Amino acid sequence: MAKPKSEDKRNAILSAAIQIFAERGLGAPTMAITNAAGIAEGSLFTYFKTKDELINALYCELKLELADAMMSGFPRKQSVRHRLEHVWNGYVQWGASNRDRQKVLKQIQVWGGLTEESKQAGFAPFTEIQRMTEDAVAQRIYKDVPQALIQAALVALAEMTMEFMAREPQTAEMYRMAGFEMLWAGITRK
Amino acid sequence: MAKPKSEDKRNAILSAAIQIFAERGLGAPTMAITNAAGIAEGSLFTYFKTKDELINALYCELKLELADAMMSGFPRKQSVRHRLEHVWNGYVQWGASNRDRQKVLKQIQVWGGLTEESKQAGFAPFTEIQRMTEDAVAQRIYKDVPQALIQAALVALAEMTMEFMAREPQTAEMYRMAGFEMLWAGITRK
Amino acid sequence: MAKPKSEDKRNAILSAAIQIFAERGLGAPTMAITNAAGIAEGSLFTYFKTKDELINALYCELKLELADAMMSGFPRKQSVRHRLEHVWNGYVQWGASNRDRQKVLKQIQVWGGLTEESKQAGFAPFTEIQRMTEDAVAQRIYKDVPQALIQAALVALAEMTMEFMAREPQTAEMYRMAGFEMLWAGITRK
Amino acid sequence: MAKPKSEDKRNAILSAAIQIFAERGLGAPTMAITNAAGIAEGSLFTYFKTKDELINALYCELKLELADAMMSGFPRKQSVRHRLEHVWNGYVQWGASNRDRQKVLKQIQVWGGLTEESKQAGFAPFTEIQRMTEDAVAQRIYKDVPQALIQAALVALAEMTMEFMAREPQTAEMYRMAGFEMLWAGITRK
DNA sequence: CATGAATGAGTTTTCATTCAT
DNA sequence: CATGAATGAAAACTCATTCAT
Repeated sequence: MAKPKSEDKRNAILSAAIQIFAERGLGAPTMAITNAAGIAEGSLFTYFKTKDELINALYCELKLELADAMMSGFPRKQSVRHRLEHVWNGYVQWGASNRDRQKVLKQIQVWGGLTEESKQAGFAPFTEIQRMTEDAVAQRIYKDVPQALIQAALVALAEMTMEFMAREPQTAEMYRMAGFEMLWAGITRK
Repeated sequence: MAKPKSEDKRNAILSAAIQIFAERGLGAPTMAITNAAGIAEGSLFTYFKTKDELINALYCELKLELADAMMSGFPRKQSVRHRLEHVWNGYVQWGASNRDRQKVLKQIQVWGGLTEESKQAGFAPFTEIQRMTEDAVAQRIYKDVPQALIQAALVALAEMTMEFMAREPQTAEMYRMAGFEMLWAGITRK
Repeated sequence: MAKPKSEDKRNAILSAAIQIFAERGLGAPTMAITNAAGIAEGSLFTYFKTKDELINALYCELKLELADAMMSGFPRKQSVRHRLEHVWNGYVQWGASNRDRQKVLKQIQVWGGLTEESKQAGFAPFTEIQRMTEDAVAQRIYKDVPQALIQAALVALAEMTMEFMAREPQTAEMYRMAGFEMLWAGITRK
Repeated sequence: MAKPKSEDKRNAILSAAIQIFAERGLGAPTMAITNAAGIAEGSLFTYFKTKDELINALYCELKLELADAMMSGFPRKQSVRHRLEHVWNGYVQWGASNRDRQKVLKQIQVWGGLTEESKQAGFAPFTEIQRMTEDAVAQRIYKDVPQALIQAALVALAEMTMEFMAREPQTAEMYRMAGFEMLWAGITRK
C-alpha cells in the first residue's frame, strides 16, 4: 500500500507548485515548478499524470489543510457564537499567514478544470461547519435567510479580512475582530 | 479616408473577448476571440496592438460600465442609507445580469498585466462612492473601523450576493435585500 | 506618354526605401517605407506591383546613378591611367558620400530576387568602362590576366576604399589616392 | 544523465543553417533549418535559445574555422612574403571550396544582431595575422599606408579571388596566384 | 524510477497585398 | 488615384508530454 514514489518528492512538487502558481498564475509552465522543486522536468509526470491532475490534487490538499486549520480544536460544546468565532479565526489566520496557499486556492476555484470528484473531496471536510450552521438556524440565532447565503458571507468576509491582516500584520488582531463583528452583526437577528 | 476604424468592430472584439475570456480564462487564444467576433486573426491587432492592450482596454471599459450602473441616478441628497442602497443595487444588479462581464473583470483584477494607467483610469469613476463613505464616517453612522474595510466589505458581500441572484433569478429580489441588510447591519453602529 | 502616376511620389518611395533598407535591411516592412515617404501603406503598390519589383527598380536606379557618377566628364581622349583614375574617383566619391545608397546596392546584389532583366539593365551603363579596360589590355598596359579579374579588383578595392573615406572624411583624399595606387600597381605590368 | 545534448545534433543544425542561409538568406525560417537537419521545429531551441543566438554561434564557428584554415602550418620563421602568401592561400582556398560558409559569413558580418562578445570571439584568432602585418610594416616592406588599409585590401582581393576560383575550378590555381601578385604589388614599395 | 532531450501543436504577432470607400 | 482597414499565411518561440538512456 505504501506508495513506491517518494512522498517527499510529491510534497516538494506541491509546495513548488503553490509558490509558482501564486507568483505567476495557473498558466505557469510546469518547468518552473520542477525547477523550484529541484527535480527533472519529466519527473513531475511520474507523480501527476497531467498538469490538470496536479492542480486537482493541489486543490484537495489545500482544502484539507484549510479545513484542518478551521476545525482543529473545534469547541463542539460551546455557544454558536464561540463555535463560529473559532471557525472564523482558523480560516482568517490560515489565510493571512499562508497568502500563497490562499491565493492559489482561489485561482483554482475559478479555474475551469476541476473534476466533480475533486469538488466533492474538497467539500467533504466542511460538513461539520455546515452542521453547525444548521444548528444555529434551528436555534433561530441567525437571520431568516438561506443558509447558503450565510456561509457565503462567512467566506466572502473572511477572504476580505485576511487580506487586510496580511497587509498590515501589526493590526491583524484588530481586523480579525472587526471582521468577525461585521459577520456576526450581519447574520444574526437584531 | 478609406475604411475608418469602425467603432462597431472594436466593440465586437470587446464583446467577443468578454464571452471567450469568461468561458476559457484570459489565457484563451486570440484566435478564439477573432472567430467569435467574425473577423480575421490579424484584424484584432488593428484595434489593439497586443493582447495585453486588449485586456487593459477591456478592464477600463468594464469599470466604466460598472461605475455607470452604480452611479446613474445617484440620490446625492438623500440619506446615507439610501445612497448606499442605491450603489448596492446598481452593483449587484449589473453583476447579476452580466455574469460574463463580472467574471472577466474579476479575472483581470488578479491578472498580472494591468498598467498603472489602466488602474487609475479604472478607479477614477469611483471617487464619488469613496466620498460618500467618507461622509458617512464623518456622520458617525458607520462603525469605527477603517474605511477601506467597509468598502471591501461592500465589494465582498456584493459579489457574493450577485452570484446568488444570478443562480436563482426568481428570488433575486430577496437576495438583493438580504445581502444589503447584512451589509448595513455589519457596518453601522448598533 | 507622361505617366499619370506622379513621378514625384515614385521618387519619394525610392528615396524612403533607400533610407529604410540601409538602416534595417531589405527585410524591412513596406510600411516603414511608406511612412518615411509620407504616403499611405497601400499606395506603394500603385507604383510597384510588389516589394520585389520595388527592389528591382531600386537596383536599376542606383546602378544608373552610379554609372553616371563614374562616367560623367569621362576623359575619353586621355591616357589609360587618367581614364581609370577618373572612373576610380567617381566610384569612390559616390560611394563615400552616399553610404546609404552604396550599402543598399550591395545588399541587393547578394539578395536572391533580382530578375535577369534587372541584372542586364544594371550592367548596361558600364559597357564603356569595359571598353576602356579592353583598350588597356590591347595596349599591354595591364597584366596578362583576365579582364574580369581586373574589373573585379577595381570594384573590390574601391568598395574597401570608400568605406575608409566615409569613416575618416578628413583623410578621405589620402585614402582615395592610396587606394588607387594599390589598384594601379596591382594590375599594371612592372 | 538521460539523453545528453548531442554535439552531433548541434553540428547538424549548424550545417543545415549554413546551407539554408546560403540559399535563402538569414531571413530564412527556422523551420527550413530544422527540416534540413532532420529534427523537430522545437528542437532547434534546445540547442540555441533564439535564432539570433544561433546566428551568433554560427559566426564564431565559421570565424574559427577560417582562422584555422589560414593559420594551420603558418611558417612563422619565413619571409614576410611567404607568410603572407600562406595566409592568402589558406583564406582563398577555404573560401573557394566552402562557398556556402563564406557566403553566410559575409551575410552575418553585415547583419545587425552580432553581439559584442561574438565580434570579439570572432576576431581573437586573427591576432597573429595582425602581428605579421605589423612586423612587415616595421620592416618597411609595405607601403607607407595605414595597416588597416592593407588588411582590408587583403580581404577585399581575397574575397574577389575566391569567387573566380570557385566559378572556374580548373583555373583556380592561376587565379590564386594572380590574385596574390596583385595584392603583393599593390601593398609593397616599388 | 529519474532524467532531460525531443517533439510538434499551439500562441502571439507581423506583414505583403487587396479592396471597399 | 489615394487611403488604410482587412486579410491570413507565415514566423519565432513555448510548453505539456513522451521516451530513450
